[in-house]
Amino acid sequence: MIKKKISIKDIARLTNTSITTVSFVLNGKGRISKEISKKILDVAQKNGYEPNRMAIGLRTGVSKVIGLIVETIGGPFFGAMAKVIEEEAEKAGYGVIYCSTNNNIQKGKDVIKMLSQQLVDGYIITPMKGLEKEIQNLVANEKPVVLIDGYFPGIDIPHVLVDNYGSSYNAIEFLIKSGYKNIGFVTADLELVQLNDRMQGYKDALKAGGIKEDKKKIFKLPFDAEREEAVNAIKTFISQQNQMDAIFFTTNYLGIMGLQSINELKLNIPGELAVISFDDNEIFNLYPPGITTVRQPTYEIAKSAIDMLLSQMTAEKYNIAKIKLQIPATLIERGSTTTLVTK
Amino acid sequence: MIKKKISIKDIARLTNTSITTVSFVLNGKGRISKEISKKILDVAQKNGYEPNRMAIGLRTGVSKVIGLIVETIGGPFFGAMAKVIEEEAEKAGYGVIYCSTNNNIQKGKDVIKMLSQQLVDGYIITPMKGLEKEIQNLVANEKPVVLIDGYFPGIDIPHVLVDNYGSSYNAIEFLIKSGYKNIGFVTADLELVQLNDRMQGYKDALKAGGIKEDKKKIFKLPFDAEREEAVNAIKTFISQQNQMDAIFFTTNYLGIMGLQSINELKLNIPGELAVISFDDNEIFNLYPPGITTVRQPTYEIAKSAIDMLLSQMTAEKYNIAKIKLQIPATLIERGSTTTLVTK
DNA sequence: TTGAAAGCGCTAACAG
DNA sequence: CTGTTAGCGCTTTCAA
Repeated sequence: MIKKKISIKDIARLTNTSITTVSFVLNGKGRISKEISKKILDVAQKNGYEPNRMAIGLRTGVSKVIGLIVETIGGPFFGAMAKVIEEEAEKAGYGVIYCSTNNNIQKGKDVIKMLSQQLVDGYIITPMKGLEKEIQNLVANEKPVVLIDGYFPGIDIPHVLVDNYGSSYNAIEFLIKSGYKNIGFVTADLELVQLNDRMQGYKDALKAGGIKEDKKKIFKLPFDAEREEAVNAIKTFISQQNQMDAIFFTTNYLGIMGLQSINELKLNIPGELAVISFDDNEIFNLYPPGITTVRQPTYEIAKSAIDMLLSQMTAEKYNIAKIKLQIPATLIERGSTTTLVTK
Repeated sequence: MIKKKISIKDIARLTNTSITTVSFVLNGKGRISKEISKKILDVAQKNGYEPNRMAIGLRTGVSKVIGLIVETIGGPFFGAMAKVIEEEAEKAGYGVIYCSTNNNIQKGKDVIKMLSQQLVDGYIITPMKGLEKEIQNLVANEKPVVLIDGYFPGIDIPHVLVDNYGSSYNAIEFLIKSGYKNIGFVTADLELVQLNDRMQGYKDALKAGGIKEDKKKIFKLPFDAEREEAVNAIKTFISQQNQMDAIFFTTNYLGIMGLQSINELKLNIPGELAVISFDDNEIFNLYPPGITTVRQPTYEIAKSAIDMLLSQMTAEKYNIAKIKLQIPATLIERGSTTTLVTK
């Protein structure tokens, strides 16, 4: 039962009409008589007609597809986003295709190139340093773009992300209020605004709390470190501190490796070391005694991003209202940061 | 600096040649003189020429894109797969686009429909009951398809997945050899061959170990249960057993909720209850005392799947050599299943 | 070695 | 209300 794909022309032939008529009926344009309409619809239905997106795309210049370029496919953060973006896009008649950059600039460029070959109408992109030019090109070509999870300082492209500065600030402030005074900071050695903002929040919160910043308490893990290597590096970092009583991890990923490090060092949480990690995760909920986290508003971010994109795509005029959208995070308090009574 | 997309025709005009010539040069077909070639290449380069995939697709009937339809985007299992599939596909000149079904039949149908509208040349699909017809249709239309993570019993479509039966059998056998005798089994209430195969492995291993199967030790969690509801159900199940000494979870997802249940019941692992879960996961490595798991060979599965697909796509003739590929899993032994000396 | 021209499936102005 | 027709950008046959 090989159903050769049937075309609009075939339907026209089968129904003794013209392709225009068929096209109109199928698209509900022009006014075609009831009976002819019905005949055409019947034949189309019976033969399982499906429009050829390529042809439509070529003709109209729109593909009705949105490209979602993320750092890693997989991973709960983008997984959750993907779901809501997909749903919203579908409501508006758009499909979504994903591509991942794996934090590799070249891969990022390749992916943008591939998608820009008329495959997608709009983009949601996790930006990374090195892609500025490509992304600006997209915008210059009047392609709708929304950045998520990051942005390019000084470049006006619509973006939506968590309030990295504020939520880090709050997390550190919370630690200080709970009685912790020697707070370590572990981040990745990547040039990402998100991470810089988180660091600034940390520094400012310390200052506001009257604590002197100590460079030795800040550790930047090389991005390309192997798992084991990374864990060892974190262990070394922790061991070198003499009286660190709390530690803040700037990402999910780092937090998990941090837990392993702390575990291997046999340090008690929070007795010997309090812990907070950015990005909530199942593991932080489960791992005893529960790890306090900064939970990103994934739903809101995704929803805002797709909304901004869709409005860009449908608006007749350029009307980029909110260029910057920073959404606050929630601090999820768990057992890893109990208030210090000894003090 | 709006660069209007330049076409092959523009290049022809700019170089005083014909579109044929340009096309030939750009594709390295026909023999065009060195100088004209150079001129064309230069102009194309300078103007940032990019072929229009839609046009090529329309003309040639191939899109050079592979569709990957999975249950959930996000989640470590598919995340890892996606990465290797992407890499291999790229080597062969294919792009990859993802779509998720979220275990929803209608969504699955919609996604297949969307992709089948000439958007992709081949499919890698996580099958689910209810999609048999759509997928058979694809095959009937001579579209290359490879199923992963599952298959349709009785329907001959190439597929590759872990040896669900064998690896469950081994896991249970391992428990028995370690001295456990009352082994519970928690699975999801979904009609998936994977799960059925895992259950059969459990039953057969019990029988082989001389242990009588006990229906009351098998629990099927309703698929649509909310998180909390699910945890409670598992807690109830565990509490009702009088002397269960080990428990096997058939998925990652269940295993994690199982841990939470066990945690809330304050049962000691493995002292009061040994634990094994299907699908390895970071959390199982970290959660004390380490949870023994059946690790799926994600790399091999993904690699085989994309290889099978690519060979289907490039082969002149239908030459589906290995229709069924079942790859063994690895049992990762951790602290949750120490050998019982008391006994 | 190069060019003219047909046509992939579809939309949409323009005619009737 | 319905049909004719001209492309969208590209590949490819055939002819020059």
